[in-house]
Order: sequence, then C-alpha cells, then structure tokens
Amino acid sequence: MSDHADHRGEADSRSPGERDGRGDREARSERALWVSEARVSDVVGRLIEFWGFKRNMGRVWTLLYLSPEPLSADDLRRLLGLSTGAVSMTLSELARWGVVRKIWVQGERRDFYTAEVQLWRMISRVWSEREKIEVESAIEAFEAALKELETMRRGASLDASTRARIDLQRERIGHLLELARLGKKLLDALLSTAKVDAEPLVRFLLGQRLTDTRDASPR
Amino acid sequence: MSDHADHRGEADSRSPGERDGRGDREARSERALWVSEARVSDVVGRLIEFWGFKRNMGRVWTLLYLSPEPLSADDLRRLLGLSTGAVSMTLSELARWGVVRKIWVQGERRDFYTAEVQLWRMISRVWSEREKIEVESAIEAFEAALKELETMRRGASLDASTRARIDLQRERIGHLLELARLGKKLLDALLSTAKVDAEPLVRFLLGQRLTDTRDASPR
DNA sequence: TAGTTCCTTCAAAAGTTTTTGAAGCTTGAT
DNA sequence: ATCAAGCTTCAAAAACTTTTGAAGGAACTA
Repeated sequence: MSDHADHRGEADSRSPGERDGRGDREARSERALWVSEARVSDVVGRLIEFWGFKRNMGRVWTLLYLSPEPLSADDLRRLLGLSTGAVSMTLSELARWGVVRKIWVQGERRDFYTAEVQLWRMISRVWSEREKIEVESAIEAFEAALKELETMRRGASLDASTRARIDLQRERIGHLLELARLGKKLLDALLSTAKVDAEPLVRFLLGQRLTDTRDASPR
Repeated sequence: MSDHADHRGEADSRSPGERDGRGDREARSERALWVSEARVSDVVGRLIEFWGFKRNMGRVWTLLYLSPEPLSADDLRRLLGLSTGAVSMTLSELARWGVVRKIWVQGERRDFYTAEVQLWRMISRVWSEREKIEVESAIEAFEAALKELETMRRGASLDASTRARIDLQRERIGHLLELARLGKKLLDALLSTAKVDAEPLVRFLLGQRLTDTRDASPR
C-alpha cells in the first residue's frame, strides 16, 4: 500500500481537452476523491486476493467500476503505478473472466475498458467456472478413491485389521464426498438463484430464524 | 506428487511390536491402501490450498482423518516426506485452527495427533474466524469510504462533474457494501445452521426448485 | 513509404511463501 | 547430576509468483 503516495492524480488523459487552470478547490477535492478510490480499490484488491485472484485484478476492476467513463490502459497504469505489461496482462485476465469489457470510443485510437457493473452476474460467472475446476475435480477424485477401496475390499486374503481400515476409510472418504457434493450443490443453487435474484434465499436464511432443533449430525 | 514414490509405507512405529514377516499379500494390500490415502490427501491438500490454507495442512489433516489410530509427528514426517520442522509447524497451525487435537497415549513419550472428525463443526469454526478477519474489515472499509464521500459531498464549491462523480461512487460503493453484507449474512447463517444441521438449508435450496419464474422475489 | 501510438509478450528481476534442518529447549529416565 | 527423545524455532535456501520494461508487432497517419 506504500505505493499510492506518489500517484497523486486523476487520469488527466481522460478527456483530452480542458486541463489545468481550474480553481484550487476543485483540484483539492479531486485529490480527495482519488484517495478514496484508491482506498476502496485496495480493499477490493485484498478481498479478491483472499478469494484466490491477484490483487491487481481487484484494484484494476475497482477503478473501472468507480469511474464514470471507461479508462484506458494508460490511465490505469498511471493511477495504480503499474508497468505497461502488468496492466496489459491484468486486463486480459479480467477480460477472460468476463468481468471487464473492451470499449470502442469514437475517434480514439487506443482501447478503453469498463467494468461489468452487475455484481451478481459477475460473481456467478466467475464462481461457476472456478467451481467446475476445483470442486468437481475433487468430487471425481473422491469417487475414484472410493471405487478403488471397494475393489480392494473384495480382494482375497485381507487380515482383519486391514479390512477394518478399509471400512473406516470408506466411511470417511464417503463423508468428504458428501461434503464436497453439498458444497457444489450449495454453490450451484446460490449462483443460479443469484443470477435472477438473491432476495428469496436471504429472506429464507434470515427469516426462519434458524430452526435450532438440536438435531445435530451432518448426516 | 512426485514425492510419494519413496514413502512406501505404513507407519511402522505405530504399534511398536509385531513387525515384519507377514505375508506378501498383506504387504501388497497395505501398499495399495497407502497409495489411496496419499491420493486423497493430495486432493484435500489442493482443495484446501484453494481456500487459502497451506497444502500441507490439508495433507496432514487428511492422513489423520483417515487413520484409525492417532499418528505421531514422526509418522507424518515419514508418510508425507516432510521435514521435522514442517510437520511441527503444520501441526501447530492445524491445532490453532482447532482441526487437529493432541492426544496422550499411555506410556508413550511422544505426542500423538487426531483429526477433528466432525466436518461441519470444523468448517464453521474455521470460516467464522476467517470471515471475521476478512469480510468484516472490508465492510468497515466500505462504510468508511462512504462516510468520507458524504462529507466531501457536503463540502462547498464542487463543480457539477465532480459532484456527479461523487454520486456515482456513492452508489457503487453502496452496492459493494451491500454485497459484502450479504456475503457475511449468508456465511453467518450457513455456519450457524451448519453447526446444528445443514439439512434444512439444503432442502430449501434444492427443494423449492429455484422459482425460476422470471419474477423472482415474492416481494 | 516512414513515423507514431498503442498493445502484447516474455525473459529476467523482484518479491513472497514454503521448506529445510541444525541448534536449542523441555521432559522424563537413569 | 547427565543423557536421550522428541518437540519447537528460525535463519537460510528453495520454490513459486508477480512485476518489470525492452523488444516486437499491428494498425493508423501523413
């Protein structure tokens, strides 16, 4: 975070006309606005990092999200103090995830970018892809392991303790599988609900004040 | 995964009596069992890494989870091919998260460890801590940014475009805040439900087959 | 045509995280 | 008291990730 001090600023390339010679006050409030943007973009950066993306993806996305007009790669470079290469790569990665779009501006040579503003749409797109990659492959691996244990169990000549061990593992891997499937279903349901409207889900969760029916066991 | 080849095994320190001289078949099936354990522990390792923990935490936890008896630090070291230091640190980290417990075995000098087997309990403990750290601080930061924008807006002499900009940002940061709060509520609800029983939630999500009736919120 | 702007790529540098293992500590046995 | 087993710590090394910026390319202008 040490790196903001010197990017005082504002994208002065934004509308390449009217620059300089404005009142001191306006300049000051623009600076204040930028400080606030920077702070928010760092927060999102950290949050996004926590979810397994690169921090700069969050920072770049946030600036685009908070900007009234599309920004150019160079704007972003100056505002965030990144190298040209970093901006280019971050933008293309964001584009791959579908959370940022390239925009053509009349009579401008360079490309401009805007953020996807539909947060839920964005989240569901991103998560459903990740989920596919991670959770599904875990589910498959658990299933494979279970099948293998099954085969082993049928094999002849196992001493009693090995057999007991196999049984324990079948049970436990079974639980892991169940859990992974539950996670997948939750995500799927959440995301496909979210695509339309998250409200009902939330109302359910908060409304029926948690049936504390002491039933326990995840079973 | 290249590193399993040579930890053929079985914790031969587990019951320091009866070793060697068993049938070939038993040895073979134990090896097969270990291969399967190793695979599962790697899957969990990867999954856990994806959620922001160290891979070895997942690997160690899984071995403990799949083992009928508690294991010693040295068992884990040999089985997973880690250094003494790594095992010690991983175990103490797992203990801090409350997902592994130290066990005293009669007449044994060294410590033994077992995994928490109640998966939901474990998950809710871990997530509620993380959530506090990450999501809450993001919420606070968004709130602070909004307050600041509010103050700015009340400040005198802003030109029209700056004012419009502030308004846009208030709206957008407002959305981010809303989203973060929603996330927090979801997690809270999920976890406190989970502590008792995850069923009702899942039934809700899957049962009412997602009122896709294009009107969504029964407002 | 040559010149310019902007974008992308990628090898190398910087930065970060993880792992190692030797040194030191603690505990219990002799 | 000394010794040994086992655990922990931490500085250094290795592994991995991210960032840099110069080189190259594409597309437009004059």
